[in-house]
Amino acid sequence: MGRSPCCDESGLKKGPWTPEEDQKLMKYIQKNGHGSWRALPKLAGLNRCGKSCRLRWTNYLRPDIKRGKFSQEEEQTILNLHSILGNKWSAIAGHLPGRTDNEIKNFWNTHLKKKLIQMGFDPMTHRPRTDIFSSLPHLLALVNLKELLDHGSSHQSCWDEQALRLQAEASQMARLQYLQCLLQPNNNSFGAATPNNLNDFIDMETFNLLNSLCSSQLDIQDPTAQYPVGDFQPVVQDNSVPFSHLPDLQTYPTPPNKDMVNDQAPDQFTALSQGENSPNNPWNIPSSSNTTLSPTSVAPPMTVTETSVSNNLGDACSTSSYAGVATSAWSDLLFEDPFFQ
DNA sequence: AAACGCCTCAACCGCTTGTCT
DNA sequence: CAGACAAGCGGTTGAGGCGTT
Repeated sequence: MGRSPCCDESGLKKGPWTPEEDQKLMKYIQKNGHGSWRALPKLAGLNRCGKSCRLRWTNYLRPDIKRGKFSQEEEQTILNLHSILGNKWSAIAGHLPGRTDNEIKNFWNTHLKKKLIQMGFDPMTHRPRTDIFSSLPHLLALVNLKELLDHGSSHQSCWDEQALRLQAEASQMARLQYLQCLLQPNNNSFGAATPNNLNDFIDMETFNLLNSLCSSQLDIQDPTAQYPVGDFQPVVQDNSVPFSHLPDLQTYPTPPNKDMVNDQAPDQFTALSQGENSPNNPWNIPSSSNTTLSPTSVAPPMTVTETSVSNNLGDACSTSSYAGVATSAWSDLLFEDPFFQ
């Protein structure tokens, strides 16, 4: 495959666009369409390469571009889609009308990625990190605690608050680690939903997504749940969602997987094309006519039942509702947890 | 007020993919 | 089938804005 000549041909302007250049480009495209990007600069009277013109148009001048801050719903959609698609910015942008891939990529790199890291999640896998750096926030909290102790009893209320926070975090960390252990592909205690013995039904990507979703769910705390790790007790926060209020697992189909083929899992992809709030689209992923899901492999809808999930998660998730909590779990983690504001 | 550091995001770079000859 | 070209895509860069010292 040959490579297109780069824009570094001598004489062509680079760098920020001037309002005059913008005007020229807009007028030309509105009148003639962009046609061949390579030919466009000459025809439009611009001393730029075609690539630069295309980028300026698609990322900035296009009339349907939405400007301003990302809404909470958009953030949530990006997180959900990123857990499925990874760094496929254009595919993600296809589900966010008016947003460009570049904008989403920047937003991810400057905001969402940092948030996940801060929370101890691997931004690429959306799973809790197990390396030493993931413990850093907690180590820092311990340092703060020691400082408080050093300051003596005049900071008693502050100390109490800090201790409660640490207890809550420790409890959550323990449960995260426990569930992650259960979800390890080689751990048979989660027999019903590992790729090893479900590989006829579910591919690795779907497994990772489920893993991510299940980890997320841990922040929604069930006051009645019994946790198997030590003496840690769940600390119910004001923003916790009672499990009884969550939808039943059976009402939710398999999370959408980019490798699924329409005719193998029609409901999921009908849902994507129907858009948010569709009864078939519980993940609330906005629709797009631009994004195509590549039919490279086939993964029929997974048949994880409430029973199989609750049996295998055992006490860690003592009630039902598994996949359906994905979006609410993320929003709780990212937008309501005072630790990460 | 100046210097500094951090953050954001528009723009670029280079690779990949798709299409045409 | 191979090569050339066009367009798309994701990673990276750097100018400018902003807050802090």
